[in-house]
Amino acid sequence: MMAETRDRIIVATNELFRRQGYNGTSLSQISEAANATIGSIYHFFPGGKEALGVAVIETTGEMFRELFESIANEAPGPAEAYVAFFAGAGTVLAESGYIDPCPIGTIAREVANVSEPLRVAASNAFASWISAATRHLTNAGIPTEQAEQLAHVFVATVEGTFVLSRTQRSTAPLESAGRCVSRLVTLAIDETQRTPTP
Amino acid sequence: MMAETRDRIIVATNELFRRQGYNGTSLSQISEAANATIGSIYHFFPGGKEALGVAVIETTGEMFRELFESIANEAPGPAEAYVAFFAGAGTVLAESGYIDPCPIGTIAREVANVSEPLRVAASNAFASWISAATRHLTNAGIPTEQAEQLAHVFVATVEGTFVLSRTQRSTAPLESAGRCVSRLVTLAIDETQRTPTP
DNA sequence: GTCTATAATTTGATAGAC
DNA sequence: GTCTATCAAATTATAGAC
Repeated sequence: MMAETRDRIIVATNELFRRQGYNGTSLSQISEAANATIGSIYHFFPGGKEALGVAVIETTGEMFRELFESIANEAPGPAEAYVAFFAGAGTVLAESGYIDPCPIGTIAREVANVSEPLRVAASNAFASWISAATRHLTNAGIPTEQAEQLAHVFVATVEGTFVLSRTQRSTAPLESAGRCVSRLVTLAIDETQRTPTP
Repeated sequence: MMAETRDRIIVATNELFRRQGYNGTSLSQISEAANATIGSIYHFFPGGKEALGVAVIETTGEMFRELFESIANEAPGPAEAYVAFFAGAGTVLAESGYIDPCPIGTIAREVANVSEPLRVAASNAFASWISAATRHLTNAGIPTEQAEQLAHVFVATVEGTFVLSRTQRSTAPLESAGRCVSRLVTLAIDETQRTPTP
């Protein structure tokens, strides 16, 4: 069965934004890729391109948060989760021909000083990832403040390795990042166990 | 004395790209901001917007590499260099009203699958930063392979924290990154000293 | 909900006088 | 080297029939 029009529009837009960015993608391209007329796009997104961008950011943000949580649940230990996450990203990146795995960071950099609705949507998406990672790390026994720090670095490193790996057409940065973030988590857990809460 | 026209064009374009991205910036805007006619732009950059983008990436890439090297030279120790670098970036970011400190990552994400000249220019810029950081870390005694890994993570974290800090309008991610990268460097040096080369 | 037609503007780029 | 004028094409967005 054919997907609902609204979903087709969001999926097609997501992929085009990942390939060409926000300003590099036109509504006519979206219309063609989604097999929906421009009239349909404005029917579902009366706010036009900007509202469509917000919807893409929100759905992608949720998707990545769920992906992280599912990987974290399946990993044998807290530190291993991060190796697995970056390894998975590397596979996806290479298989897709080095298309950006995530449209959020690209849109954010393009419009953070131009469109407040898009900036806020991106900020909320990042915040939800940071919360999920912080929760994961505090559950592993790491004190809140340090867990938040590591969560920030994790999310930043994800976005950073996406640019770097994609630009250099190499998964090496992703693998390095997996190892390093994992090492930081292990270190934090070790420290916690050596100095238990009074 | 008024700066040379070519320089004015590059400087103005750099700032516009940092604020609005590559595709979000038009030649007419550049013309106005640089106080140069469109004819002048095409006189200095016969390759048009794409050639101008390559020039912006190359000059910015060099500038950041020199900045890193100067901070690394002045820092009291290898690990401190990274804290200082991220702290400096935080100050610049906040003072500029959270304009992107670096146009390279934004352009790269927008066009990595669309313009090969721009992708290659960005890749070269990142590679020069990675080389500089690797040199810095091997000089501190860290084995080459591990130094390269850390250099990858450093550059990725720089680009990643730029997106995150800018989107969230907070310097917290930059500070966390400075501490974490610094910790990784300290750890690597300690390990090296515990297990000296045979 | 979907379609076609179109408005109003802007885009990157070129030509040729000065 | 710089200027004005201009090109063809594409852009977001809207209107109104179906």
